[in-house]
Amino acid sequence: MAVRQGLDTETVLQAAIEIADVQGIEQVTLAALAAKLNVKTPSLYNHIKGLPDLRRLMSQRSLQDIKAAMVDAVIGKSGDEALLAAGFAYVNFARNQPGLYDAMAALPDLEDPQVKEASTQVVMFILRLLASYSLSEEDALHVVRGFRSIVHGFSSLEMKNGFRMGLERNESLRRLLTTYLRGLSVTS
Amino acid sequence: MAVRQGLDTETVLQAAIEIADVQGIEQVTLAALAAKLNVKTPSLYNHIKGLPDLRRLMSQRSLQDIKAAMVDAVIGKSGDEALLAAGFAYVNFARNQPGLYDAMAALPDLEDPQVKEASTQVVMFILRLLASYSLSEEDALHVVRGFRSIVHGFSSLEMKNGFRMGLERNESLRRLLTTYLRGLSVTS
DNA sequence: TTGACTAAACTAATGACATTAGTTATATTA
DNA sequence: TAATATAACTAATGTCATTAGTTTAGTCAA
Repeated sequence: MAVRQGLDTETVLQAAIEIADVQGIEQVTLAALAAKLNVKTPSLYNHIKGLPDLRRLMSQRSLQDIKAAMVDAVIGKSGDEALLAAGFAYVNFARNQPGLYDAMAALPDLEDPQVKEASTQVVMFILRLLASYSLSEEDALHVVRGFRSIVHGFSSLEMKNGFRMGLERNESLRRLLTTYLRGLSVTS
Repeated sequence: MAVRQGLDTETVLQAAIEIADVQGIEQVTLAALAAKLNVKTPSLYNHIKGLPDLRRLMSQRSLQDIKAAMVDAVIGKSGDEALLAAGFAYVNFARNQPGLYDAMAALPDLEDPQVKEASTQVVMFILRLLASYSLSEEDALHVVRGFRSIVHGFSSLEMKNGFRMGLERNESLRRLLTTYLRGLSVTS
């Protein structure tokens, strides 16, 4: 025993994400994580500072991956088409990695500098999608808040079984996003 | 010692809500709750089945209170004005009772019949607000999903310090809701 | 090759917490 | 006033996170 498992922070993080996605975020305990990695719980402290630190790492990774998914989705697209694609990419990320997404959403506060930075990256990405709309800086920031509220709210409700009617979910999302975009295009 | 405290389920629930709103949902432990009520932890089991049961009760109450707040907000209003008022009432509820709101949002699943019923009440309320729009049943259900996504997403992000730019938040919400409603009103 | 060092694993211990079983004591009510 | 129901209790167990201190496996320089 006491065989070196060759762990590092990234491996621990990956295992935590896997537990979160398969069993749910509340099952991400150091005990479960250690068992999965064939190690005793205290050994994890060589790679992470503790459970709060692990959750912080998960939040940060979640934001980075969501941004990457959106960046990929908008390749070759612009305007409404790009925003629609980004919105779907966001929601599909939450669908594919519910535990990791939850880790981001469940973070009590976004005080940590690195998490804050990852969050800022998401905001700046959306701002760039809005560049072609010729909005004032203030207007654009309100729209970013709107867009994020929409995709996060939809993801969150869908994930928690909040949509119980037998209604096509992608159609709901498509309508939500296009309705909002249509509202933006009308010079009230 | 062993003085009767006159506890009942409602009193326990109220105390839990108070802890949640003041200290955060993660501080709602049976230990903290018992201390607040001048009782030992096991005594709580005379009134609630356990921690999961308490959380279920909190979710249910949260949904009921949100609906009540929206019902109150739309008195004497109809159409867009009513939806806007209901949206603000929803978000203001989350602002005033962040812990209770979190209890609802943090519930892993909405399987419980009573929670489900409370959730259905919210959906049916919004459907009634949409009655004057002459939408098909299917269209109306998509709009309900949209509306809920918007207000929940906004509440959730705001609560988690997700909006960090120095931008008026009520203005963001007002624009989000009115933009969506404007999009609805345009016969694409 | 060996010796020293670094770091990754370990054991042991503590403290917070939820939960259950079984007991005591206080109201209520017949 | 006696009997019953029940709200509180104590005691015990098990899970978990965390810290301190120890052992041991790789690494690297002499």
